[in-house]
Amino acid sequence: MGSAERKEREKAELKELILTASKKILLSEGQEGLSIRKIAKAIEYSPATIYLYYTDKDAILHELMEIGFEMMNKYISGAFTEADPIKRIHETGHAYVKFGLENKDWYHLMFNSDKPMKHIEKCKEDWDQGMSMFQFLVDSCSEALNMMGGSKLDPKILALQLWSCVHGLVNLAQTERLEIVETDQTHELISKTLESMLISVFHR
Amino acid sequence: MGSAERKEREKAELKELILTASKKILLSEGQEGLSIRKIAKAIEYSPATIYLYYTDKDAILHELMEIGFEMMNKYISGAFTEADPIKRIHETGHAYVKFGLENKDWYHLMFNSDKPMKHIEKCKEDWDQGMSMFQFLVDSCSEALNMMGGSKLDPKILALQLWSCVHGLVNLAQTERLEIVETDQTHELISKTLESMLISVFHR
DNA sequence: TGTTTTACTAAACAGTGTTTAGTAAATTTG
DNA sequence: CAAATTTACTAAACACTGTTTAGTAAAACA
Repeated sequence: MGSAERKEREKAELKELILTASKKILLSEGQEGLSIRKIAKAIEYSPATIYLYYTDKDAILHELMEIGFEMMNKYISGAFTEADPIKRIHETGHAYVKFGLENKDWYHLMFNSDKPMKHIEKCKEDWDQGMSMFQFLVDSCSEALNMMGGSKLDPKILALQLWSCVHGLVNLAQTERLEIVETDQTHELISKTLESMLISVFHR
Repeated sequence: MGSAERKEREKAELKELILTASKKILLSEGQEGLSIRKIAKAIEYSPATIYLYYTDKDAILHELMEIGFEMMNKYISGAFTEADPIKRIHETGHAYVKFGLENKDWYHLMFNSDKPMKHIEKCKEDWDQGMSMFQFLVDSCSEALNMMGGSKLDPKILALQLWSCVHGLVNLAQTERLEIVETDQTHELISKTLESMLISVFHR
């Protein structure tokens, strides 16, 4: 009778084992190196077994994406407590970029790949971590606009403007496009551009 | 004697044939659907033959990238003649985004993929079309800053700020991330954000 | 003990990029 | 013109990829 619960626990354990193995491979070999067969070898099961625990490779990537959002939260959470909305946006932006540069493969999973997105018909429900992060930015923008007074700017559009900029910067850096702007100056370029962006929006 | 030239011409013709076939497949089936075997079938040669004309698949992708830049030029060239630098930047931005949205696979090849980049050790020499496009933006920014007078902003940084924003927007749109900001409003969001960006930088 | 369910896997399918060895035809040479 | 050589090409294989199917042991239940 009680064995049913044990079974379920074991099943959850193997599912977790698959995930931690995937995580390890993603870290050591990147998204390109993450294959079902490699995961299978790492956990010492056959490739087919993985399909008894995850419907797809995409399903695994989707779980990794969620882990990625938790990782990102650790970078950004420091900004949550900042009272001044503009300073808060500053901190968030820098943390966002830092995360993107230090966790290329995770960033890709979260913001570039449409693979784990294909896994999302429900879209909004399943990208809720990303959505609430964006909402946090919208709220901060709203606060900042109120503070600056009398602005007819849409906080949503402003948030999207900021997001696009940092997203673009991270992508350009990751694909080495910033090298053509100025060689070996990626970090410098990013912080300067981010600063320029925030000044042109908030005038300080 | 003269047959040597004919031979060379035929060799160039087949090389061109491979490229046009690749182009067709990229258009109809996207980057995912573009495989060596499919190209071979399209031109009615064996897969191995392709490697007598291109060292790599990456080499083909690189050629397609260059075609992409020529396509993009047609979108942007309209802005070249605009005398007012700010208006010119406006037009360029809109054309850039339009190209990105209408030519997803090409855009990806040009600005996201590091595959044809791997093919570039010389980097700067081989991405020269992209580089001169960026230089055009830098020059326009420089002009605009001079016109506005007494700005201590770096035109290079300003250009990068604008590029990041449009690049980010195109990517977010292509990966359906804008759907989470507002459903079925992608185009509207983009033009509003682009406009907001330009206003916050040039105050009009 | 016998039956049923569960957990797992070997092997295959349909792809991918790429390399190697071998062949048939065109060209050059004696 | 015939023989030797070069050129142009390909079949087949290698090492991968994600995924499915059919079949097998072992565990659980009756």
